[in-house]
Amino acid sequence: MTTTRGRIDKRQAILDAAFTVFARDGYRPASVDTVAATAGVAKHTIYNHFGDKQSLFRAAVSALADDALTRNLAAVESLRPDRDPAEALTEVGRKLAECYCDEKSWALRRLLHAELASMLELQDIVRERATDKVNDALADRLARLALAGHLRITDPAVAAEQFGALLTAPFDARSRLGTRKIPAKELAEVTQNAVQTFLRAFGNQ
Amino acid sequence: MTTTRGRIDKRQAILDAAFTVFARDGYRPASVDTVAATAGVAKHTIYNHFGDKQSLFRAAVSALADDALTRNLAAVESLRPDRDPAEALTEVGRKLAECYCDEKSWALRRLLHAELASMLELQDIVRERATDKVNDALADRLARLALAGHLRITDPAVAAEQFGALLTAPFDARSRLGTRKIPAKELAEVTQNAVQTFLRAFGNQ
DNA sequence: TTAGAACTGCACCGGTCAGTGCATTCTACT
DNA sequence: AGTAGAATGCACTGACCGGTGCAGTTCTAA
Repeated sequence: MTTTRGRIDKRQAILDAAFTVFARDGYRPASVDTVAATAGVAKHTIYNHFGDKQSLFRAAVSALADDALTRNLAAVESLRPDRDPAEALTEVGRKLAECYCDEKSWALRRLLHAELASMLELQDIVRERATDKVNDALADRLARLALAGHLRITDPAVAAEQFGALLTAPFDARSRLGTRKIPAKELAEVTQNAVQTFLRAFGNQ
Repeated sequence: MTTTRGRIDKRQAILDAAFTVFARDGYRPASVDTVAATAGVAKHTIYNHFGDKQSLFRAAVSALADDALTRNLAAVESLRPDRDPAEALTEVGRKLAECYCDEKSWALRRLLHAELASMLELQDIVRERATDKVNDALADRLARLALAGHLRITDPAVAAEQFGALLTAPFDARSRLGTRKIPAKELAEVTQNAVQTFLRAFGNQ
């Protein structure tokens, strides 16, 4: 059907394999040969598609970041301003926590951390394409909650930032940067604590 | 005087150079030759002192972590329970922020993030030797503030974790993992926001 | 002054890896 | 059937780097 069917399949297979291998071994130690073997593809094919190792890395990371963005946005946008704020925040907190603690999300953040020196633009790309958008979306929702009389918020952007902080920082600390998987019970506990503190600070009674 | 004077000097010079080079280039790309050149030392001397590249890395990171620990502890222990809580928290927040946003602190966290896969024990070492101790110390101080009637806290450990979260997570986001230096004004703003929210949640009136 | 330890400079080995060249095979479209 | 573009397999180069060996030098302690 599609004239480039085979090509696209290969391209996707390469991207998947690339992220897997880079995430497991790190950028430098990961060899293009390994990526090729994992993708079931000749090394030449990789160079045909992506030019060199760095471009391959960029493409793989960008793809994952886009993926993460859509999942995070979906989580935030499930926050309905007409519901009970405690319940609503707990649910969105739980969903965001799930996104944040996903295996691939950890890997993505690790890679960005590790390689930011060598590819500074990548930082900016991912941040403005994912992190900032999620924060903005969350700020919007919180503003609507405030407008509905459920929250006392002066600056929605700050509130969003802090809600995120109360969620993510404890996960960073407790999961040892993603190497220890957080048990469901602890995950719920952190989320609970975050929502509780957030509502004590910004709730309406 | 000291019989090993020259040795100790070399050792320290090597550790300093090692951290500098590792922080700049990353563990893998950094070559032992570069470290030797930066330290003004023969490559052999490095191998005499540290055995191999990995041990050198571990030693350099551990040294920095110890350093960071003492500075963080000093910041926390300046929190006096007899003062006005808003003022006291702002000051300790400012000091902690300064520690956290120090150039070397960013580099240390980057290296830990990047190399955690290859050296898992390092994670645990640094975390239990620094992060956890700082959190415990902060929890202690917050408990005393609560006891003095200045805070309404049920679990001091959670409160400490969340105070840290409100500080560090915004810095992570805003400084792009340490590549952009945060202007003093913004630094004060984040600290202010953190203290304000913390007190809205846990303050006594 | 002397013995011994630490340090230096240099050359070398072995291994890894990004990227290329080439001849061949496969696949899709006409 | 035929052709062009994509994919393959393989061999190869050029570079880098961790680690070692060795011969010579400097420093220190007695």
